[in-house]
Amino acid sequence: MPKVISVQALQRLPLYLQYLKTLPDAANISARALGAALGFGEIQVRKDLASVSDGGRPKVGYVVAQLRHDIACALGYDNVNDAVLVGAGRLGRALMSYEGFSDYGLNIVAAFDADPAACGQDDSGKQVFPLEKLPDLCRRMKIEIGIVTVPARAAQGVCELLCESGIRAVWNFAPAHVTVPAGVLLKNENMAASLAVLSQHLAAEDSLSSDSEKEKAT
Amino acid sequence: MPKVISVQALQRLPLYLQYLKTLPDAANISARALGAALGFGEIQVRKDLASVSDGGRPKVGYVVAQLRHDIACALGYDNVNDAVLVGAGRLGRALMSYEGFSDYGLNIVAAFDADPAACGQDDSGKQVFPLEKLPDLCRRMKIEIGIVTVPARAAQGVCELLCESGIRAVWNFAPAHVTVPAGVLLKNENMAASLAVLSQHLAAEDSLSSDSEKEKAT
DNA sequence: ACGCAATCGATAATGTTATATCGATTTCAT
DNA sequence: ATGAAATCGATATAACATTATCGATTGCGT
Repeated sequence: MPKVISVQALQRLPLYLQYLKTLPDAANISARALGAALGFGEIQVRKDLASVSDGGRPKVGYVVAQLRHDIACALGYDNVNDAVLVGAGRLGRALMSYEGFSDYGLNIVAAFDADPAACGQDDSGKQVFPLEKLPDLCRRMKIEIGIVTVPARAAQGVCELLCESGIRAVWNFAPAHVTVPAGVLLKNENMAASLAVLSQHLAAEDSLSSDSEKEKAT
Repeated sequence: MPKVISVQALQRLPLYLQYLKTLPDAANISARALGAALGFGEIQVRKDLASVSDGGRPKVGYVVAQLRHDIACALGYDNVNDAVLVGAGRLGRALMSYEGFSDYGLNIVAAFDADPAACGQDDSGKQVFPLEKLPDLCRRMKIEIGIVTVPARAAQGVCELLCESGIRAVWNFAPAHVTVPAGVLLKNENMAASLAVLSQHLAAEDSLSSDSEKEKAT
């Protein structure tokens, strides 16, 4: 049953999972209740869940434990993905020391930086290596994910280096547009885009007196 | 001409702006060229630009300087938005010291943390205050944006505190689902959702031999 | 001048995502 | 047992976003 999961649904699944983790294993939950907790419609919830799970029971709902398992599997959280991080600046180090990634099957095995002064052992206990060592390490360890937290001007070069080193997915935090070869997935963590939504909301609200606003989330 | 800007378009606008900044003021650019640089179709570019600018000229394209101005205005980058940040952990401090926000009209005026040990002056030069001082400062300075970088369990409480203090937009980095009153915009910076896309891509590619992959970006 | 090529804008067609409707199934109370 | 309430899943409709088509405008070379 490898059903199609729409891109939008895919991004909601982690939210369901997050919420389900706060519930006891043995519990059941209805699509309505789940939706209410997260601010989604119940039909949407059913559709999303239908694409990863083989269904709930009428009058009872879904089994929490089962659902958690199904979502985690669909998202690939069950098999750990090793990753490297490039750019041991503030953001890079913040990500390196973030414990929560292991919940999502992500394991940052090492970091790299062009600046020798940034190399050595990080507070998090992880090693920061000179950039030159990246290709070799990636190939030897068969790393598939590269996290980019370098300044904008260095981003494209780093991406290319990663791709040449066998990376298959790039998670780009640099405020720059980068291109990757076909076959490599590029996910921009686009703070500017998020800010745009915030900023525009405030600007718009200033002009017109918006009457009914619903809870809006992403 | 306050035209409607679709949510999707809104999130692409910062990318255009980012790219336009690398171009000389006096230059012109066609929708085709702009699209090619960012990986979008030319028609989409025209539509996006049409919603913020009053048009380019045939055979010439758009005037770079004008376009930058129009996009910045549409996004509200022209009038600085003051913000406070709650949670001076690693991620919080990384954001505090990120210089680039000023390009987007965002100015983090102060940070707050429940832990007294975290208070005082940060490396970035900004002050970290005890959480109790938040409501007063927000009200006095008429702060409209709250950035939440606290652990998941504290997120909801902090959101409520912010909303009670007159905040009108919450930018939530905590890996937790939070709710806000109607009228307040909530934007979740959802790393788990991004990771889901990455992770699923890798898992999917492992099973089926995906033939033609196009560049995919967000 | 004149025609050609580039480019835009508007409208139409397509695709994707969200919501609504409805019948079927299961539990629980009587 | 039997009926009522809750809940699911499937199908249909509607909203939204992207891509295609086409005619109109402008600048440039001849």
